[in-house]
Amino acid sequence: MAGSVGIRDVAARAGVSIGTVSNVLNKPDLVSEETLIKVQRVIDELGFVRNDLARQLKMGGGTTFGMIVLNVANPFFAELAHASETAAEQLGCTVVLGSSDQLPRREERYIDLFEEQRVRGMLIAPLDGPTARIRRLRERGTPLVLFSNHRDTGDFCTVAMDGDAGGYLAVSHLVEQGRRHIAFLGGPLHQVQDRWTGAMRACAETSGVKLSHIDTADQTIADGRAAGSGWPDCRRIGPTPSSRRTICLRSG
Amino acid sequence: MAGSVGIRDVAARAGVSIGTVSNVLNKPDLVSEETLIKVQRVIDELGFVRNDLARQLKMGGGTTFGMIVLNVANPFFAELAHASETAAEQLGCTVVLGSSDQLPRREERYIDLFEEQRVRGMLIAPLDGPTARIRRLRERGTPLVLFSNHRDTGDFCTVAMDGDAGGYLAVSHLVEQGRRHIAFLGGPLHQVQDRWTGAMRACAETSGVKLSHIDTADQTIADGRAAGSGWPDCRRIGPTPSSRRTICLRSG
DNA sequence: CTGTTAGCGCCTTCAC
DNA sequence: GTGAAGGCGCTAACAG
Repeated sequence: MAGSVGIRDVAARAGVSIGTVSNVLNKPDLVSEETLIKVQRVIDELGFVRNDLARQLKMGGGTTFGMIVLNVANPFFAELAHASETAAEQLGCTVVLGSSDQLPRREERYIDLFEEQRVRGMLIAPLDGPTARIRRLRERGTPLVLFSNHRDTGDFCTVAMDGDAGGYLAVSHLVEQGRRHIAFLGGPLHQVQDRWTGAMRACAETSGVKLSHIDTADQTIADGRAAGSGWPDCRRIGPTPSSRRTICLRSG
Repeated sequence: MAGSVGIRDVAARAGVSIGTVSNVLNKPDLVSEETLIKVQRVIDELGFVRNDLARQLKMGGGTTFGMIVLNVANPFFAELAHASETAAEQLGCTVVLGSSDQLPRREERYIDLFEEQRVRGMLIAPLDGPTARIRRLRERGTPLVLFSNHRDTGDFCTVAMDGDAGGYLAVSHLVEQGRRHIAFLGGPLHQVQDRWTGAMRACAETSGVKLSHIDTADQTIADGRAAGSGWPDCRRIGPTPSSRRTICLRSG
C-alpha cells in the first residue's frame, strides 16, 4: 500500500490519462487549471509519491551530487558540506554525504555507489590522492572536484589549502605571541609536507625557536587536544589570523 | 561515452546474452567459470557500470538508508552518522547523509528526496518532532527511526537522550568539583526542558548552588564556548562521567 | 489542451 | 548453463 501507488493509479482515479498526470507533475503550465487541481487532489488522497528512480532512468541522471569526506566529525568537512549544500540548493540540486572514515574500502564503496546511482557529479576528499578508481570515474564522464591537501592532484579540478602558507602563518603567529618551543601535531609527515615546510620556514626566521613534530593517528580535534595536554607549559592562545586566504583553486 | 555502456553492450562484446551478464553481476555461482572471467574482462575493458537506477526500479527499492541530521558540524550527529554507517555496512547497506541545517525547508526537501528515491528506510533527527509530513512518510510505508530530545515522539521508533538524567549528571559533576554558580547553555528552554529539570534537581541537592540559563541560538560547540568565555571565572574542568547510560530507546 | 505510444536499463521467469 | 521475452514507473514525442 506504500509506494505501490503509481502514476497510472492517479490517472485512473482522476479520470485522465497517464500523460496528463505527468504534465501536472512536470509542466503544470500545459494543464488546464481545472484538471490541475483535480489531479492534485487525487495525488494527495492516494498519497502518490513520484518514483524518482524511474524518472531519472528516463531522464538519464538526476540532480543529486555525491560528496565523500574523510570524516564528518571534522569541522573542516562539516563546514564544507554545509557550504556545498547551500550552493547546490541554489541550483535546485541536493548533496548527499558519505563519510569514508579514512577507510579506503569505504571510499571506494561510496564512489561506486554514487556512480551507479548516476549522480550529477561528485565532490571527493580523497584518502590518498586521485587513485586509479577516481581517474576512471572521471574518464567515464562523472564531473569531479577534489578536496585535497596533496600537491599531486594532477589535472583534476581541485580546491585545497595552501599548506605551505598555512604552516607559515600559524607558526609565525605563535612566535609573535612569544612562544619558542612549538609542537606540530599532524599525521605522517609526508601527508602534511607543505604545512611542515611552511612551519619550518617561519621557524627559521627567528633564532631560538624550536619545532617538534608529533604524529597523531587520527586528525580529530580531540586527538590534537589530547596530544597537546601532555606537552609542558601548553596553553591555549588567541585565534590565528583568518586562513581563508590560503585556499587555492585549480581547474583541470 | 560515459554511462552509455549498457549491459547489452557487454553481452554483445563478450558474445553472450544479456541474461548471462546479469547473472555474472548478481549470481556468479550460476555461471561457468570460463564465461565468468570472460565477461568480467569485458566489463573492465568497456568500463561498464551497472545502472543502479534501473536495477532498483526493477527490484522495487534499494539498499540505501537516508539520514537527516540537524547539523553535520555537531559532534553528536557526526558520531551518530559514523556509527550508523558502520552498522549499515554490516548489513550490506549504505547510509547517505543530509543536513537540514535546522531549516524546515531543508528537512522537508531531504525527506521528499529520499522518499522519491525509495530508500530502504530513514533516520531522522527532526527539527521539531514528528511533523505531519513525517507521519505521512511512515503511513506510506517507509521504515523510520527518529533521533529526538522531545518527549512527544508519539509511537515512533526513537532513540533519544534521557535529558533529565543527563542534566542531573552534568550538574552533579560540577557541584562535586566545587563549582557553585553554574551556567546552563542551550536553546530555548522548552527545547531542553528535560535537561533543565534534571539540572535543577541536582542543583537543589546542595545548598548555595545557583543555576543560570543562557540561551544560545545555534547549538554549536563554538557558540557554547563563546558564551562561556564571557562568564566570570569560567574554566574548563575534567570530562563528565560517561553519559552513554542516559540514552534511551523506544520501539513504536 | 489531452491521449497514446515507445522506450530508458535492468532483472527475472521460463524454455532450451 | 544459457537465451529470449516481458515489464518495473515514468517521460517525451507526437497525434487527436
